Amino acid sequence: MSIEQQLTDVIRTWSQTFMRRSMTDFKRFMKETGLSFAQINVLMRLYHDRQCSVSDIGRQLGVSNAAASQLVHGLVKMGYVERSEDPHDRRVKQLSLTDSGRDLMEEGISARSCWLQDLAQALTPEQQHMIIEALQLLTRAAQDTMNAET
Amino acid sequence: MSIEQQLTDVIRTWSQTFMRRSMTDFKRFMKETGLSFAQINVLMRLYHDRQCSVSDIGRQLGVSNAAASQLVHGLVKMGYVERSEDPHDRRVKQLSLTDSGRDLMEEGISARSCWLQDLAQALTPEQQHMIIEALQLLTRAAQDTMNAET
DNA sequence: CTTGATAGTTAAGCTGCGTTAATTATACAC
DNA sequence: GTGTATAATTAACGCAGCTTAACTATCAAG
Repeated sequence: MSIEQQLTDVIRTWSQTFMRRSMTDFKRFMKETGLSFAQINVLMRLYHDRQCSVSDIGRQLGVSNAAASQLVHGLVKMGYVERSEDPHDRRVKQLSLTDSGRDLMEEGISARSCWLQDLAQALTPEQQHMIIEALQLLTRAAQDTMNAET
Repeated sequence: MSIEQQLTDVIRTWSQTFMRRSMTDFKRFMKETGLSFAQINVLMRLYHDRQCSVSDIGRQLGVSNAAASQLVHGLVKMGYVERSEDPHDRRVKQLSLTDSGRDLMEEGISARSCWLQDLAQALTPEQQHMIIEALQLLTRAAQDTMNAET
């Protein structure tokens, strides 16, 4: 087996382990907040990108603008998202998280990383350093290849 | 920032990058096969575990047995899953993938790891070795802590 | 053999998300 | 200014998946 093959296998295996574990916590978060998968997806996107338009949301989720608009509507009603006019183009609505929305996401993130803390403590400092370096490398490479494609 | 904190952050960042990229391919796979997220989830579970009962499916997905049964029913009708009686307890139906179901999953997996191949090739062999070792370590530790909890 | 628990299925109904089509407001080219 | 394209919204409707409740078959304990 080539080393490239070996690497992709290892990445896949880790991802499956990670996701399997994360799914449980994610489900619980959904139950607790009453939010759907799609809604959390939108909030996460806004949490990372600070601002984007309704069409951006639709594009990222791979759904129509109408669907994105409805999704956003719900989140605005719940007080997690706010709309404001884009000064450069008054047709587009800039979306952003409210304080309440940001708090919610941070809560969700920390809830889902509890088990990662446990995981970290099961490793020696040397192992942790190595893994940090490895994942930074991997993340950077992934971002580069993604940017290269566009 | 503590090293544990640093490690969990790095893991989160990588996961986000990975998922963001995988989402696109996953969406395409769903469109192509006409399968839903839940259905693929069931198939994946069966792909890895070879066999399980209807209740197992429900438990893993966090839904009622009725819902799991309906989900399975659809997959059986499509020819991806087959039911057989458990010889030890005739109440339970052992589920397993058909050849066609197995082929489908393998196809999906290789489609989703194309970009990982590109990613691998952007790294030097030394880097790849390091990452392989790191992820193996991480995966093993995660599986250990998960088993310890139960 | 009876009783109670468990596995799975089916039916009926609800909800949420998606779609298309129509509508409004704005931008931009000519 | 007129005409066309784009951003967002809304309405109407369909579909998938979930739930509860009722039912069947099987197991296991007494």
